[in-house]
Amino acid sequence: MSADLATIATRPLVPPSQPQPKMSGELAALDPVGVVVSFARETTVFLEGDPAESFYKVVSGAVRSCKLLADGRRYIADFFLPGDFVGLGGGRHHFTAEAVSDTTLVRYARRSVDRLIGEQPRLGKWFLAMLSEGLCSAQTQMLLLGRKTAQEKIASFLLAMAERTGAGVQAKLPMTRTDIGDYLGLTTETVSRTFTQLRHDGVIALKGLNEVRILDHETLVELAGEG
Amino acid sequence: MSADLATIATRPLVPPSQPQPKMSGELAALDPVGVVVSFARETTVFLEGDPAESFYKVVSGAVRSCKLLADGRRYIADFFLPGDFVGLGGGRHHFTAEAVSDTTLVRYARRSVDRLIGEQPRLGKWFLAMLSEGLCSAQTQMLLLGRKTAQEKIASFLLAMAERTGAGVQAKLPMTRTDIGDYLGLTTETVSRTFTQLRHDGVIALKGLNEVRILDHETLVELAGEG
DNA sequence: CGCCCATTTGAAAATAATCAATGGAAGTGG
DNA sequence: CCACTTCCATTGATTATTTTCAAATGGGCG
Repeated sequence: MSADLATIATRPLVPPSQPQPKMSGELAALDPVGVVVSFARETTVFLEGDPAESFYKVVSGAVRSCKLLADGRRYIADFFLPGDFVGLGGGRHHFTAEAVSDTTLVRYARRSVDRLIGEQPRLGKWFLAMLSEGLCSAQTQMLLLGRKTAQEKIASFLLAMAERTGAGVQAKLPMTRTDIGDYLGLTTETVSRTFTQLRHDGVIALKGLNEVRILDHETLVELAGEG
Repeated sequence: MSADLATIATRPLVPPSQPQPKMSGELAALDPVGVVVSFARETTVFLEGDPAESFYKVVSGAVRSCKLLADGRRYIADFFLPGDFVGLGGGRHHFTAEAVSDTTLVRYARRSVDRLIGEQPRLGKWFLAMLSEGLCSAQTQMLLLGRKTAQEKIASFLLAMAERTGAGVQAKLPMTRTDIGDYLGLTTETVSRTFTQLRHDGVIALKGLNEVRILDHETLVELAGEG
């Protein structure tokens, strides 16, 4: 039963355009141990410090991973969209994962997967590749956080989201402005102001609150400042 | 020949106090494929984009990994001290690695190690653990970059360096103030000013430019703001 | 229709960056 | 051995970006 659902679940209706390690063969092996689970908006998938007994693949919706400081300041390490994996990495979870919107996930029990890795070395390599990719994007994000201006951060974010959710020309933003701020190391107000400015400059257009059309891709790339 | 040197090299004179995955058995298997190499201060170990044909272990000295923006702004993703591994992660290197001071490393050819992983599954797990740990510290650093004040950044940095280089009571700083700034997302001036302030407050004392004694550990932990 | 919540906008304040100059230690060469 | 050079760190004054505090707008939903 769960096997059937999981098999369906690993072929998301919205294919991720984010570059990923090729996963055809290796991932098929994961299907039989996956279980579909659902989380309502703003609920917790797992907590920082929990033993990492499972990891998850996003089927629909979105998940954020976050860390808190003592006084409540929050940092969002990443957003996970359909096709992305959350909670890889062993031992204990080193961040809290929460559903940004109503979300469906496939849960994989680590114990079962560890056994599979023993049988299929390629699956182990796939894990290495996934972690390696995560490390790479973490470092790109650190460069952004440490050295980019507010405008450069927003431009980079919009370009990345457009790449992941809208074929590069349109970005869906399932998260709030506060979430975006916590992801980019800015306040809600600064996020909002920067959006407004880009809109006035004719670089982007808002379609409602949660969708952005990129009108001038070239300028946005320049503003992102990566050279 | 190279095997002997590598065997010596993997038992650094200064043992790292940084928490690491237990490495006794797995790492012994690496020794025979390691070659000792040296780099002068401020020279390049490998460049961002280079095919990742090797990774390295620091024997003595220090290495920094960095990324650049188009206009020259720099971000240092990490410092690597004796006992640390640089350049794990497959495909291509996603950052440039440079020697902070005169440095001795052990180079491991990835091809040889891939073969070893095939024979010894535990080595594969060790790789996963190392990458997972790297991801965890990257996320901690992102929280610091995105949400901490200059003083909190410096306090956190000094505590971490003291843990790694001086049993928690004393921190050796082989890098320049500019390096520290590029690591914490600050300017040289702000780093210097914050050091001065902590010194005036009696929290730390400088022994020369490259060594810091922690006088009031408790206060420094509070200033680091992790709760 | 009206409430609620997120977003937007505005004004003031603060943190850190920038610009500029001085100080000091290490290393070089006479 | 000393003077000179160079590089790095420190200090000061000013500027600017972003945050903070506060209020208003607006969209979605019951």
